[in-house]
Amino acid sequence: MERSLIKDVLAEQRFGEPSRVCGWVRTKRESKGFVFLALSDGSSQDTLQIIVFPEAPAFRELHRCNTGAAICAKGILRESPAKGQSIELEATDIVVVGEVDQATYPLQKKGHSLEFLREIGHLRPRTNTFGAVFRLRNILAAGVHDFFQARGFLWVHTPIITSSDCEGAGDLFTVTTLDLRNVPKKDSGEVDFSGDFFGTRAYLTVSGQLEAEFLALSLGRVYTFGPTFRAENSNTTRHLSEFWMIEPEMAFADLDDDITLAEEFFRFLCREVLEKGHRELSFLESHYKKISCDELRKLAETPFVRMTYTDAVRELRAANERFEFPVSWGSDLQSEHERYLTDKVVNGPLVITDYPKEIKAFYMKQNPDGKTVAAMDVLVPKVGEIIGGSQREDRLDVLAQRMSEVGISIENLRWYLDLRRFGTVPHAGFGLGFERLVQFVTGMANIRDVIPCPRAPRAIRL
RNA sequence: UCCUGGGUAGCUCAGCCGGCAGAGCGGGUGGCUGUUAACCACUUGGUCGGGGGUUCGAAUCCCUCCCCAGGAGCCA
Repeated sequence: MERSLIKDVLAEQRFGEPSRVCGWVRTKRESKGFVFLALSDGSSQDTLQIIVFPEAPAFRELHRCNTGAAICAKGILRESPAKGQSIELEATDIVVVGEVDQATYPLQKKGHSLEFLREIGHLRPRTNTFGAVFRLRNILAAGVHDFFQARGFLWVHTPIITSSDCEGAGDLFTVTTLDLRNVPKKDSGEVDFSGDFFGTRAYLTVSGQLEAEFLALSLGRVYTFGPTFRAENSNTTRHLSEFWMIEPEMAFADLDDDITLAEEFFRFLCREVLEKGHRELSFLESHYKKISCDELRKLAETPFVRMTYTDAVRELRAANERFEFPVSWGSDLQSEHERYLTDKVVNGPLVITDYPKEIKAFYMKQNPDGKTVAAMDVLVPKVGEIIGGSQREDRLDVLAQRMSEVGISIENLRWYLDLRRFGTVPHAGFGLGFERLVQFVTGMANIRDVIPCPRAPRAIRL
């Protein structure tokens, strides 16, 4: 008999029909006259209840059907007479596929702390919580593609290994095949990469934006969705060394178009997750109380509040609030400032625009005032910055001038300047940290709990 | 990297102004005619993070290293 997914069995409610399901036992509850199993196969948040009576051949296998065991159960679907579920499988036959030694199996029926589950990353997807998180992550990932594909954006694949080290001054991972026991050095004492695999120093990418720009300036509308890497020694609940980023880039677009895109994108994903991940959201809401479906529904409907950096500074200086760090025009907003604005002033997502050029990247378009750039950050309550974007500087002379001001080699980025030399066009885009989005939607407090194998300083166990 | 709090049974934690290593949960065994992270009874379980020091005696006090969590910086 063909195997059914528990998701379908629960949805279709085919009482009286035969069925065969396979999965892992969550709990076993034994009485004298019958035994209940709760079975999960990962296809849904809900388990399927299996009942076994002593007369059934399956009964003889029950001593091996402990928490965590992999089994296939065959029987007839019945209407459940008790509260808690409407359908259950009355099993006639059970095949134990993989047994579990109860004494050493780390997952028990009772809940575990997220910290403990982080130590057993290969088993934590079997829990309610991580099953919910990873199913929601999938809904969001699929939603990203649905959103952009429906709007004529091309998914482009920018490189993971790159020679470009100039996007911000962030720390990069070096990729090398040099013999680490005998590293060649120049006379100056610096490492000589000329004999390395690529003949020059190579890195793991920190962003696909620069490459996405040349693709947008030929294909029109593109987006990247792939892994990026930061070697920063950040130990926080919001940072990973390896994370997935989404970076759309649009030709013939300005900052306003960029913000509109970001807003529609974010709200679309809220709707997707409400529609397709309702059971998962409800579970997380009831167990962690960090996110609510009502909240997401509201977000899916209300427009973002827009505020210039200058206005934000004015708002913060007028605030009747003691900040640890002073607020002054020209310095970047601190976490506490952002949190005050999102949680107390607007109580929802906020877009801050037109930052001072000194605190933003060299490629952002300078505004007519000569002091600010056409940049935008989307801040959401609890998580903070989730999207950072800008209109790009499309004037050759202004861009070249800015690059020399901040000390970026024009020689290495000749190709990037070519885009302004040959058929330049106003264009804009943004970057969204996928894990922060998953974090926001699931309400998980630590970003390490929304990716299967989190990478962070001194953390690469699994 | 900095600040703060932690590390004791498989898990969650109590014990910490020095004096016999504890509880709940889990695991095991038995019971129970519709259970829902079932329930009841009995039972099992320890390198007190590692190393060093003080002391008659250290889970407890001191030094040091490692690890974990939260906050900060950096950012997405």
